[in-house]
Amino acid sequence: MNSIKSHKKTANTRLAMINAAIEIFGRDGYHGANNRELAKKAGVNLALISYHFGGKEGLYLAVFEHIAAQIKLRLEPLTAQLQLDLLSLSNVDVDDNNAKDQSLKIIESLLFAYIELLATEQTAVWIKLILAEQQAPSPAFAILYRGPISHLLQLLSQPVAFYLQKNPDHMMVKLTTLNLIGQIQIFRSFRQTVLQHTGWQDIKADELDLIKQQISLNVQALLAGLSIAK
Amino acid sequence: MNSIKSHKKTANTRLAMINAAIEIFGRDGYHGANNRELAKKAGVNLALISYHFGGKEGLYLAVFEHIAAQIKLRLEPLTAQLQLDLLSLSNVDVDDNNAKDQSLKIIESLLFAYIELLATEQTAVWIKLILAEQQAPSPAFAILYRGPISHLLQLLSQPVAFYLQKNPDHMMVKLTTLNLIGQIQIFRSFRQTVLQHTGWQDIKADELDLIKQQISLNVQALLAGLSIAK
DNA sequence: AATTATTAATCATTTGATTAAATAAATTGA
DNA sequence: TCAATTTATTTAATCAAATGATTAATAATT
Repeated sequence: MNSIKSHKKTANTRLAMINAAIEIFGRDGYHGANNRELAKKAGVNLALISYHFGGKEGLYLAVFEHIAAQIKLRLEPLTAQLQLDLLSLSNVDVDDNNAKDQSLKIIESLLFAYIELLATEQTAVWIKLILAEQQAPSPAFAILYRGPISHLLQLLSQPVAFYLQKNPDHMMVKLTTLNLIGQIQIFRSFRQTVLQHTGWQDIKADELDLIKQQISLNVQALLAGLSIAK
Repeated sequence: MNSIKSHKKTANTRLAMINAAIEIFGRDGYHGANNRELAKKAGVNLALISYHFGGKEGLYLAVFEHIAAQIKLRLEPLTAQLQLDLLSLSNVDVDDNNAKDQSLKIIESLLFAYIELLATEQTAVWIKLILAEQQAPSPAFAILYRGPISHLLQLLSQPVAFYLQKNPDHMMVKLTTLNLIGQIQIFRSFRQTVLQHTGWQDIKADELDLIKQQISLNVQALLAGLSIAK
């Protein structure tokens, strides 16, 4: 597999296989998926799974490499901008109310981006794969964590730390960052419960607006309260 | 299966199989588990899976019946008490600060109970099974939802609604309730990420105390902020 | 011509389920 | 009470289908 020399069409074949694999691994899980259905959906021969990826497991890992790269690509423009915003923040007096407002805006931007990421039809399958790895980590988890996950956490920790006037390494900052993500993540990880409890049929544009609205209120209330509390 | 007449040992055998199944389904997922290992772990013959439960799927459903019953049993004392507290709340003036404090206490009690539920070694496996159902609901999900899940949501909605001076059916109440649960649920559903981000080795007593402490602060800050905002 | 990619056919295991026989427990009748 | 009988439970052996992987032949690309 992964030979140095390759034909022109090879990349296409591999991509077709990875896309099929995302769909089927996402739907059925690693064990529930089988190579024949995988190959059929990709429109290629069964033996190509072993030929290109060394087997089912290799294909599974390739899927996570692909997803990590895609998420990075998708978040890059936003995170580049926010890095700049954060830089300008660090030179500002912490008691400046304007600066607090700005850090709040950065937090909101990141959380809204995460909401969008959770919601898109395409990424919905990614999140399923990621959730599976969170419960039973395989070597694929490292690919994810060293990629987009730690990136998002690091980025979000900074404005939270600034707002709470603490070091990003402070446990309170870390926990609060996780709590913020949790408020959103619940809509994917407890998807079925959310649908039942709200009476929604699906989580589409209208529902996302409601969620964003609520999250916006929550973030302001939570951080304002926390920064007063201690 | 499930014959009307049964011998004395039958209940023990079934329970041994269910307990083994919880462990193995939780670890490997429905598809990843296989009947031979299941039977071996339970210390019974392979054919008993079909005999007692009609097959692998029947055993899987029986697992969820068992879990739902266990969670109910475990939360019953607390919820009975809180129902009473809620009843006394409903007769009180909403502007009474004491009443607000009390509703906050009820919320905290429920969330702390949920944290404990997430944390126990035994229940950890249950949550894994529940999470799997959230992603790809099978008939087992209905067993869960009609049982402990909707119960917890209904119960938690009431003090939240009281505090926010809204109807429990109001979407803001529903979303806030879910957000509160999400803040906690993240510690299980993103378990591996939490461990990496915090540097924890495991989530045990010490870590649970930190989480509770933070959640306590969050709930106060969040609800106070929200009830002022609107 | 040589290398790389793809295919059809096949192999060896695994797996869920079934069957028929054996064992254990409950029930019956004296 | 206690053997005889019925019923329920458990076991070992086996089946048929599914599955991941491999092989040898063919096609495409360089």
